[in-house]
Amino acid sequence: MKKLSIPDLSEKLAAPLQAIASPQRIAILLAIGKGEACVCHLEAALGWRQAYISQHLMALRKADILQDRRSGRYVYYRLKTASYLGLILDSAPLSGLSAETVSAVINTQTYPSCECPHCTPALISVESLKTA
Amino acid sequence: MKKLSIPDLSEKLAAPLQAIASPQRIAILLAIGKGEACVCHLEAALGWRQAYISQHLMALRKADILQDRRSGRYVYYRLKTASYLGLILDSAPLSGLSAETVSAVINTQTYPSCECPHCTPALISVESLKTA
DNA sequence: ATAATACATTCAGGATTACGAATATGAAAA
DNA sequence: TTTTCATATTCGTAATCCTGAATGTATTAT
Repeated sequence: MKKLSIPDLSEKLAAPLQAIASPQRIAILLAIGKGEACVCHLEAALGWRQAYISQHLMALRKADILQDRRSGRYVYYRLKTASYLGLILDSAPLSGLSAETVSAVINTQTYPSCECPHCTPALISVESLKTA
Repeated sequence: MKKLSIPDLSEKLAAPLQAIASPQRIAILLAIGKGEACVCHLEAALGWRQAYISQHLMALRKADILQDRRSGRYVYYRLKTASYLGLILDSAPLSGLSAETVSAVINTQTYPSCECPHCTPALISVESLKTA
């Protein structure tokens, strides 16, 4: 086990940090949190256009941070590991924020303007009653 | 104390991460470590040109991560807080590295090719004997 | 004062990234 | 099958970042 040079090590270390070092991608990770979220949910939570969100989701998928799961016409995204959320929480004090302030906004709400089965489960219940 | 929106929070959270999310700046932080380092030391440790290093040092100063101290013709840099080193160590597992692998390279060596008083303290002793 | 040393800054180019607009795909509803 | 809805992708341009070259500044040596 040989010792790596600082530049070599730093090259590897930078990759995950670069992947999340953007307000947009951090926002997406917080909005997804420990659960799952579809794109329409993120639109409601973040107030951005759909195509814009998809572009950042694509980046996070390429960085192997998110995984997606299709269900009907919805696509649900989830973190492959919660470590990235932990890292964001750890970094909060560096921007003068408490970890609690940040964790308070992580994936808590459902959005009425989002009508996916996760946000308004009543809608599926009605549908599923018809087939039952 | 009102609750911030996710985009607002993320804007603040991204700043420190963006400041260090670069192989070059991480390398500099590791090379400085918990101690002090002059630019010539960093040249030896990283193998980069002086002007290049100074540019990144300038960025880290602007981001309020480093502070500098002049002593004679040398300028010594030091981290304003060790938190950034901690964050880098925390992020190590995300790039498949152990925290030990990283901490093993932090600010340990002195470089014979660097002749600043910190790296080769013998040189000052000789000089200071003349004035004593 | 002149030169040398350690470091900082500016400038310019190429490369990369951000982001809006437009369009494409894939699943389900009609 | 046509349409609609949720999401993905491509494209173009503007902005930003990287990095080398050149030069400037502060301090010590001669």
